[in-house]
Amino acid sequence: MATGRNHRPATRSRGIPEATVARLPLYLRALTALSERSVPTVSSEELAAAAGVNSAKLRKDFSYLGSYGTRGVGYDVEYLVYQISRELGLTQDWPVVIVGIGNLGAALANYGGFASRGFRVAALIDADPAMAGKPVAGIAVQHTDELESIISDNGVSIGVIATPAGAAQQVCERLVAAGVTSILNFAPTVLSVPDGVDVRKVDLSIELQILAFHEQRKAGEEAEAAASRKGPDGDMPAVMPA
Amino acid sequence: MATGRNHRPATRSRGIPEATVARLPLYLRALTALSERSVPTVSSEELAAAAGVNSAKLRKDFSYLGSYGTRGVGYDVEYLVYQISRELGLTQDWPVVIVGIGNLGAALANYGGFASRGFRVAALIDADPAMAGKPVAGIAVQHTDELESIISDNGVSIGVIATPAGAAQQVCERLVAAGVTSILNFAPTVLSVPDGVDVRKVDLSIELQILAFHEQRKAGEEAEAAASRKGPDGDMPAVMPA
DNA sequence: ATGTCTTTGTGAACGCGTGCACAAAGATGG
DNA sequence: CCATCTTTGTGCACGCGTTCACAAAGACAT
Ligand SMILES: NC(=O)c1ccc[n+]([C@@H]2O[C@H](COP(=O)([O-])OP(=O)(O)OC[C@H]3O[C@@H](n4cnc5c(N)ncnc54)[C@H](O)[C@@H]3O)[C@@H](O)[C@H]2O)c1
Ligand SMILES: NC(=O)c1ccc[n+]([C@@H]2O[C@H](COP(=O)([O-])OP(=O)(O)OC[C@H]3O[C@@H](n4cnc5c(N)ncnc54)[C@H](O)[C@@H]3O)[C@@H](O)[C@H]2O)c1
Repeated sequence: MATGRNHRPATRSRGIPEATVARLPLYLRALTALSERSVPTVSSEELAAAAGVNSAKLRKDFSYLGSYGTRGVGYDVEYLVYQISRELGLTQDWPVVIVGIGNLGAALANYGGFASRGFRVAALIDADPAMAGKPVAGIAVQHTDELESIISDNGVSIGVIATPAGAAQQVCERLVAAGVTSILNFAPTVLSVPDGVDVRKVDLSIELQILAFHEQRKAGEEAEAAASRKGPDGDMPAVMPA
Repeated sequence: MATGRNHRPATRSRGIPEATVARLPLYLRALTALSERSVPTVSSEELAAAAGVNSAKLRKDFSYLGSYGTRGVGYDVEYLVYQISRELGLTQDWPVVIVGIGNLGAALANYGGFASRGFRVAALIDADPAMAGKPVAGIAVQHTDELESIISDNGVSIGVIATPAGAAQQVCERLVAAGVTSILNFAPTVLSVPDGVDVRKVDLSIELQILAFHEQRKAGEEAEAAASRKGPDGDMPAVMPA
């Protein structure tokens, strides 16, 4: 019963670093765009620019997958798309359930980016009896009672939680008990899951707070720079216990 | 015109590591919950469990803020809430604009977690003329034409982009030109921004692909373990160039 | 006042991720 | 076939983040 971990330092599969895995989707997106424009090959420099990373980092990332480039030329776009897709497990279909079809859950259900890669919305689940049967994004919402049978019937291993925070842990436990081993959590809670279950969280509020921190720092630096133009004070009294 | 960076290795303010900043909101949330239950003090061990992190890490994080604990007792909850809020810049009000009021933008506008901390939705902006004037979450949507005046009139420094990917870079540039210096991007694109502008991205598709990778790895390990029970083969042919 | 017990704050070691810089590989042209 | 030029793949060094382990600090009882 490990507490929900952010990263998995232990889980290092065949030597592909976690940081690299997190960038592969970025490369894949850039490569897909190139593929649609029928670009045959791309250099690490170009692709890195498109993905917004350092080219050395990109080459090192690809080196973990194998030697798929040609020196003096670059990488074959189509081939690389295939290799990365395979590595990420996108050559197969992943049925996904979304639990909690409110504002956010409905938006997620309507999101086209789901189906574009191998992810298929297998079911929408909500606890509200009034929602049951109502179609959202062309799929009828099902009641929470059926959660277990939906998961096992469809072989679902990835679940998305978009319920209120208070319900998230309980929903999580039901998902895991039913066989889900990967969870994407939008509720602002720390989820506790057993070993072997992966949790990733998306937390709007945290992102905003991080931005606010840097925003404040920027404003502070400006003010400090302005102040030091008259009297160089070094730094201000950092702590003033009440 | 630096390419949109994920992290800022250069931007180290008064020595608070970026990784620590990213965890402060987590601590703050746990502390707020304790505060609501009128718990006066909390030990690093308890708080760390609530936030889902290692207690040594938590203590080190707090040590960057100053020595706010009492040995043998723990941390004063209220005081710590205040200190972290202050450090994150949440003691002031941050007006935020959301651009692109579609499925996702509307869900964000309706999200209560915004106002709960110092974030206030100052305006909702959309390019669709049919949306203009329509109330979403009690706020009338305004047309993109007014973007610049809205930003400057309200002193907005944080913008949220929820437009389709194709429009994101252009919207981003308008936001930055109008004075926004922090952007939260939901569109699946790499944004290019000038130095001094922070970008954070939330990308559902990437999160799912990372989960899929680990999911596949789990399945592969199982299969491998089963296979090695009959014949120890080491590893399978990794690369097979077409 | 003194001793005991709890818990913080941090020094130090370690591992991961990043980016530089360059040798090797291969394409291309003569 | 050789020379040149481009671009990959990676050895290496460095810095950040994490974790352990423990001394010091303070509470609390006697
Ligand atoms: N809306 C956003 O933009 C946004 C952003 C970030 C995070 N979040 C978080 O996402 C979650 C959902 O947000 P929302 O705005 O969609 O809320 P919402 O209230 O609109 O929707 C919640 C839905 O979950 C359902 N539900 C409640 N308990 C359930 C249970 N036990 N099992 C199944 N379904 C259950 C409700 O019936 C409701 O339909 C919240 O935790 C919120 O904090 C939302
Ligand atoms: N819906 C989701 O769950 C989800 C999840 C992840 C990412 N995203 C991304 O978020 C973005 C929005 O998704 P959505 O489902 O809300 O799409 P949507 O089509 O429902 O909404 C997009 C809105 O943006 C507006 N818009 C278009 N161009 C604009 C411009 N130049 N300026 C201002 N507004 C403009 C449109 O009028 C529309 O209202 C997309 O990039 C999508 O890929 C959505």
